[in-house]
Amino acid sequence: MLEELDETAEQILDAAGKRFIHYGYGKTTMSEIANDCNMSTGNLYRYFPSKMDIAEAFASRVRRTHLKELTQIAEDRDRSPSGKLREFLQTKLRLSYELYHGNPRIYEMSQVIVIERPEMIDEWAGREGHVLAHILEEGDKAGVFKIEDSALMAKVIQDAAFRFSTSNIYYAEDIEQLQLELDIIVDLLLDANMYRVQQAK
Amino acid sequence: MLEELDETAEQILDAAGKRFIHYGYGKTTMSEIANDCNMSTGNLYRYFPSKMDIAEAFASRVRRTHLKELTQIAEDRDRSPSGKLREFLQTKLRLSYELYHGNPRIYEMSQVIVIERPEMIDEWAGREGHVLAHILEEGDKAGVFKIEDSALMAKVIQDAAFRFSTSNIYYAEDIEQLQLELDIIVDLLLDANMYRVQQAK
DNA sequence: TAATTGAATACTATATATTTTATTCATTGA
DNA sequence: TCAATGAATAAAATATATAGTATTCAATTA
Repeated sequence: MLEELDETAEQILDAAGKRFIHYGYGKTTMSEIANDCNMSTGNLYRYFPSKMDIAEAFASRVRRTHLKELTQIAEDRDRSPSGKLREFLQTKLRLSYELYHGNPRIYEMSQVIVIERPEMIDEWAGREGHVLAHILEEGDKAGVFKIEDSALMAKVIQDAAFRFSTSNIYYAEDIEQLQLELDIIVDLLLDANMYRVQQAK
Repeated sequence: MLEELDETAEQILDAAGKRFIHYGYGKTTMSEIANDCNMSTGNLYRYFPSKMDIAEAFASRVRRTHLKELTQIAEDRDRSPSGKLREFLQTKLRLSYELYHGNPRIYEMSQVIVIERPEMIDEWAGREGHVLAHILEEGDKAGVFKIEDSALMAKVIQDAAFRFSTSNIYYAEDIEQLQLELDIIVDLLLDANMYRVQQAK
């Protein structure tokens, strides 16, 4: 899912994506997608094994742009490791909120993918964990973090922020309250770290 | 949901509960429940307004026993506030695991209740938060915790442990790994607190 | 020979008919 | 008068028929 796609495949994804967003996965037909691309239904299958794979590729594309933004935060030279950690988690919250809020079609699609392609969700969570681990390692090297196992700690931080990345909260709750609560969790993580840095001396 | 029930109502709950566990909510009929109690279907409605209310009362009963166990931990004179916090969260994980693991019927029922009676879930989470807040306040008074707003901090701790109380993880994952990760989160919470106690001096 | 088509097939979803089950309530028994 | 019944009704679930859609593949095109 990280490799480059054919130009035709990109065209199919663009057309399919528009319809998924407007009408939802279920209400989008393969012949509609084919028409939008001025090709036959059969030809779609030269580029994607199934309709579900088009949806998966579309979702992957969205998560790829999210991962890029999160990676930029991790690589930002003007930010401290602590600032990166907070910005990473808050940005992930904001991106998810913007994606789902007031978008029942996207939400529906997300539910389908969670059922049909759970490995894909895990893969992207793993990649995000990898970026998070990088932030932690950088902080550890700089002496501002004290972390034994950065991969494990990244996973635990993802656990602690899990409530803020599960799509079903983005309807009911308003984002300000969520941001507030997430900030308090980050405060706790950073204070725990401060204590560990002290103890290590 | 905290008040005492009629003896007949208890009998109905017992009979219904057995069938819910064995065959699930959907596959249990009102006339089966009535038969088990040697009464007519109509009479069930003298004690519960609907079948869903029987399910809700049954679920409430389960959560009441859980809350009792959690409250005992909070009131244990032989445990430190830190020990109580860890035991509270680990016990909640264990109780949920024992309830759901290998019990597809209970899981199914839980899903139905989440949809039909979301307020009931919130109410019990609120009550558990209340017990958690008590632990935090006790620690604060004893000087081992430094907490501004115990209700808010209880809510944030529940957020951070959210991943471990959402029922859908109890199938896939094994409990040892979950306990391990939860323990690390508790370590973080306690270390954050240690730092705050120090700073307050 | 690789790319593409579109009709044929297999599968899914929707609409309809049928059956089962939840709920009500006039009646009965204690 | 209160507790309970069980047949009558309303609602939901299931089975069946129908229509729509995903997928395949032999034929066609570039």
